[in-house]
Amino acid sequence: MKAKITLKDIARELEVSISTVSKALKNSEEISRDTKEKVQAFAKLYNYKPNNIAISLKNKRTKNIGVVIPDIVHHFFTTVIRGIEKYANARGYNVIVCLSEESFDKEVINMEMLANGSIDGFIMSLSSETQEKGDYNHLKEVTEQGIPVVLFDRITNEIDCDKVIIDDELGAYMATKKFIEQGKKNIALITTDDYLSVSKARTMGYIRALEESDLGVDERKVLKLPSMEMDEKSIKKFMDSQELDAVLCVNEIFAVYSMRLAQQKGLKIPEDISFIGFTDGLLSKYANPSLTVVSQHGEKMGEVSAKMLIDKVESEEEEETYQTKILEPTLVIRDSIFH
Amino acid sequence: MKAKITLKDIARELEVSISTVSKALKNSEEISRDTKEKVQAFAKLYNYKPNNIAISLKNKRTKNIGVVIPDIVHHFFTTVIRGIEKYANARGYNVIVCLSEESFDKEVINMEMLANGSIDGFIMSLSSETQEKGDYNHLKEVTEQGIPVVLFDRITNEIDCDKVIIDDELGAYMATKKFIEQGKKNIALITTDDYLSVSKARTMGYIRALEESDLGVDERKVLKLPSMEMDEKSIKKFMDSQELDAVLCVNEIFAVYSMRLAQQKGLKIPEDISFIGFTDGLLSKYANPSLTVVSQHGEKMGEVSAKMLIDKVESEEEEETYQTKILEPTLVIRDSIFH
DNA sequence: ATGTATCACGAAAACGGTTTCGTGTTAATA
DNA sequence: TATTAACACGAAACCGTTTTCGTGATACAT
Repeated sequence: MKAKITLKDIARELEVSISTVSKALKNSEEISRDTKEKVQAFAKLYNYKPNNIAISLKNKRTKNIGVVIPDIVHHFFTTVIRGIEKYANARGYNVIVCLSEESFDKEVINMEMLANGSIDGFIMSLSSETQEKGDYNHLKEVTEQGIPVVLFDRITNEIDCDKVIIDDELGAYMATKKFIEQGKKNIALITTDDYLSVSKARTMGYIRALEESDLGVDERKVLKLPSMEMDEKSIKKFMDSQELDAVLCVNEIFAVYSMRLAQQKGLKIPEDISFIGFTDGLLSKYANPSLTVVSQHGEKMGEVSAKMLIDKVESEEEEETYQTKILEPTLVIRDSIFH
Repeated sequence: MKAKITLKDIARELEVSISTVSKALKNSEEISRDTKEKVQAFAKLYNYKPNNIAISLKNKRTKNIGVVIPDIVHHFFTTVIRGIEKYANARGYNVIVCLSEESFDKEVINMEMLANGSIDGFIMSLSSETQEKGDYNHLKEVTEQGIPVVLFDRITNEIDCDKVIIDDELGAYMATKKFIEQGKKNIALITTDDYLSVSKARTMGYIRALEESDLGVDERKVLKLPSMEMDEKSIKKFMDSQELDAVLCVNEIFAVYSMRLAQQKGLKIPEDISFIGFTDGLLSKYANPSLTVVSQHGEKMGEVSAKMLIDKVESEEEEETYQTKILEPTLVIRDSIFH
């Protein structure tokens, strides 16, 4: 086991000072060609690599970014992480992932763990419990300390920071309008309670599209589940209780599950009933029939978030100007609606 | 913006030494009750939290663990990360996630980035390119430096370290045997080239089950794709070229896709043809029909890996004994085979 | 009064780097 | 020959902790 070599080791071995070694490795003008070559050769031979922790302590920069998200098993968050990771890595940053599991307490603990020097900034999406409580003091604390934060997807207006979202209202509007154009009359929405910022926006888009048409909104056609968790019973009950010819779902799982319920009733998709979901995951692609979705461009979102965060981290200025980037959703047409 | 407060700040403010503050906050016996109370009150008031980086430098422990995996969008890896994160978090560790994207070079770069003090140990699954090349020098370097490594799922015997796998051979054996028991005669296998350790083991299990029966192995019934990437054309060609009544797939995507192909040909599942896949993801659960799978227990795998790693990191002893934990796969029966 | 514990605290080194500033040596200039 | 500038390097501070060791003050026993 050959332990890591330090500047001190090189200095001792070569009988020069630590400062000389440090400068020589940085190709400083101050050091003679001779010494530099000697030091560099020695360093290469023993595979010297500077200790990241020491550098972090000195620079007060860790080159780590903290990502706090509710869940990682959901396809959307996974793609966001991938976007963040790719971009951050390209700029020399590492990504520390923490899961809040939709819990307020875990979110707070995770942030506190990271906020004490472990990271240069946060990228996060709020847990449902946090959005439900409306308590954002942990975010305030962090931003007040001067740690940059980028909020994506599940955001709040109570915190001044950079934000990245897709236009959820528009996405739902587009989807609903599509149904209407295709002659659907009884268009349902399966979503969650309004405390989730995204669900609220999507519900608004759905309502706007219906109000613009002759159809109007029928409250019985809207199912609001308490959370993003699967709730087979409620969906089944909802689907059985009325005649529908189109269903917009706030995620792909709800959509695929309700498609199956429709199929079990002998309905044909998309002739008798059409479906659109949110999130362009594997499920949508390989469902039978394949599911038309509003794509949230998770990877792009991650990339944009990471760029905003790192730019802020590396900017010298203390300007406190924050922006909200709104990405355009796109409809990915598949076999669950008419082409 | 109130910046973080340090020991030095407290010491200056209270006109004591830094050492006194440090000890007082740790409730040291050395410090008088009076002073301790004063210091602790002040620290609480100004929300003092020790700087993680400084502590890491001192202790030579970061409380970070590095996870290097080929991909994060695959459900299996996602669940493993979740298992790691949950366990690690409970023991006060953070998880730094790096994606190799199946690339050898990225794997090497990621490991080098982290190996210079950023983490206390690695948990990783090899990229396909690495397994194909058979070049494990980056792993050797790391282990020689005394950094603990736990390899999971995609492992190699060339490196001495702790390992966690499921018994892939057994999983494939169980699945194939199930087909045989249900009277299937023409059992196909859709897998990848043998350089992937898991694929090789699964192929062996498939072969063993067939050889134990009267059926025997027919090489034309085995499709070896170059990678885990979806290759619709090859699968379609394979499925069209022969009469099959059962298909075992090395992942759930291949399985769901080939199920669809069968359905398009008018075959009934499971009567005419049955399917079993590996990986118990959303896709399997919500496919139509739902897919029977060999569950790899990703979350458990992550948990076990994290436990092994952290135990090793925190153990004082220098004992160089490594173990390989083999988890039992289980068959999750769903509608793609007879119940 | 002297010696010795005990107490309460501070100085300083250490972790592994970076960086500023000072200094001895050499060479060029007046 | 004396002065000065350039060169090449080292000392030391610093980042924020922890921890060992030393020490002055008080209290106690002799």
